Amino acid sequence: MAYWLAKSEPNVWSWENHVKKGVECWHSVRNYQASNNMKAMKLGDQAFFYHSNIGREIVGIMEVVKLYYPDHTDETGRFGMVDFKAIKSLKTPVTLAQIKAHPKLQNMALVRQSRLSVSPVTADEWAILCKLGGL
DNA sequence: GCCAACGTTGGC
DNA sequence: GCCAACGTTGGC
Repeated sequence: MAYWLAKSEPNVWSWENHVKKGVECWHSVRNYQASNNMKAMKLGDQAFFYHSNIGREIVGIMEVVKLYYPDHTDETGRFGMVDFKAIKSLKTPVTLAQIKAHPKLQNMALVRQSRLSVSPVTADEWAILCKLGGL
């Protein structure tokens, strides 16, 4: 199983929204690298939900429940999306500041490529982040 | 196919 | 609100 991280601005779509809805499509990604990362996702893969801009912290864990398919909001037909199911909230959110301060998390795309909205997470990074999140 | 201009993301 | 980083567009 692979691990990922997906960003959303909470004033547009928050973790609270996602928990309430249960399953939601991750639409409106307009970046090939991010879109390709979603294309590589498999059913059962897990992803962190990160609040960008406001909050700047990892708040929850989701699971891929539908494989990559065309994004209906993309008129050009170039980009796709997956469906994520909300699984659980972190007991304590893990902030970007904590991640930047942790020596083993420096290689995360979140740190090195701040504009990438969907990025891979290694198993080691996943374990560290879960622990920091109180899970 | 290069590159300047421009637009967007997201941290600060 | 500013700006750095970076992706995209379009003229040549």
